[in-house]
Amino acid sequence: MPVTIKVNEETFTPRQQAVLTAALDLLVENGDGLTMTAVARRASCSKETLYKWFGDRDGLLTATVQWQAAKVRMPVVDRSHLNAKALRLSIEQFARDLLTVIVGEVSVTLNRTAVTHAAQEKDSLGTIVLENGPLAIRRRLKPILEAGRDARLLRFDSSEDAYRTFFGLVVRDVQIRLLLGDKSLTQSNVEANIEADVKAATDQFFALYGAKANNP
Amino acid sequence: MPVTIKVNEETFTPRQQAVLTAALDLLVENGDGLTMTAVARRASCSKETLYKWFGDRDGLLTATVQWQAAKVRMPVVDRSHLNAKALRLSIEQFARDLLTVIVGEVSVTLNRTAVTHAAQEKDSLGTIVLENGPLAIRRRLKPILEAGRDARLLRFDSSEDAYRTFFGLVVRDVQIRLLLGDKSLTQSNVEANIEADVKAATDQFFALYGAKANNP
DNA sequence: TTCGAACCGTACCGTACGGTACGGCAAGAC
DNA sequence: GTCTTGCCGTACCGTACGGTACGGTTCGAA
Repeated sequence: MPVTIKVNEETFTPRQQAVLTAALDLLVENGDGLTMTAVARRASCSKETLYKWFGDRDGLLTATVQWQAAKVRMPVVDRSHLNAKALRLSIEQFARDLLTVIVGEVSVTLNRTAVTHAAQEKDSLGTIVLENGPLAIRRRLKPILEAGRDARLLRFDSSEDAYRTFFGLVVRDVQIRLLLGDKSLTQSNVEANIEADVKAATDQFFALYGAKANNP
Repeated sequence: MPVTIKVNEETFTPRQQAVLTAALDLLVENGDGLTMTAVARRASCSKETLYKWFGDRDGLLTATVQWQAAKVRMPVVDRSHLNAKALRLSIEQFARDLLTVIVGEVSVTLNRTAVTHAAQEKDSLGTIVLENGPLAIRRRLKPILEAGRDARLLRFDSSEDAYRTFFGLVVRDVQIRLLLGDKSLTQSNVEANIEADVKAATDQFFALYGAKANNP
């Protein structure tokens, strides 16, 4: 029996994962030109097998996106010693993770695929990407924010609003510009600025929500 | 000679605009299922005419996006009496315009189309959308911000950074969620919150960049 | 009235691609 | 050995759609 890796209630054999990797590679390099024939050739498998394993093209696409999206894992932040410095480092880490993921080529491809998919009354891919991208960050960040508030280090009424402001401060217009293929945003260009952007966003977030901020 | 309307160096006859309207309508209702046959049928014209006027499918798509995107016109803000209140109203107005545009069904469709297009090494649509969306706002907002700084009402080093922070504070995660087809964001739901979001974003922007803000 | 331009409607072609069928082969069961 | 299972490779089918061709109609100009 082959070793399987559990991914979101779905298991894939190594052979199947090789197929998914091939599909993802094709997706990344070739844009959305993902044809069943191309995947079969790249993965050295037959189309019949593809249909047997994944049902149809949409199933293969969904499996690929889901499998890849679930691989994005945020480091868990230590909640025990929550002093000001630790909180700030945690927030910074979240900003760094969020930016790093969003800027990555794979993420851009997945988001583009999901957006394209959503343009056809199919929101399944969008849900998956949303769930494993922004919402995953949110689920992990919110408790930190609330712990910060409990410790009188942060001030806000709604942790939801605080999270969304955080998202805006970090992401700004970078994601939409990447999705739209803005040529003035090269990969290396953006990556080089991540640290500075992370620091700026964190500073701004604390300026708005830090306990000493002068907003009510 | 028919009346023509000048749009970004391109002129379209009323008949051509009717065709573009049909194409846009199809785009909005039918997702990206924009076929030449469907446009021809909807606009009651022949495919031959479509190809004669727009060259190929991509030309029609480009013309449609460009024509519609150029219709987004931001109200010009009065720069003469720049006191604190006027500045705040201007910023609020920009936030309102930006949010209103981004939330609109047409904008979502256009952005999705451009993203899909960008997934195929074609960045022309992306450039158009970018140029007429965020960048148009930026071109108009930056002078206001700099005037505000000259009047000692705002503080910032880089107006570019200030603009991008503004964008983030206003848009947050709304656009990407709409593009991904997040069902928990209904049109009416978002529109109902625009005013509150505008106010919150403006407050936060002034908290960060207002002259009395305690950031360096 | 005749001519030509523009355009509609429709039929048509070629191709790309999703999906299916089938022959062959390797590996394990027995 | 033989049988079964699972898979590869390839050939094949049907259809949707981009793009072209062409006959017919309207309309303005001379």
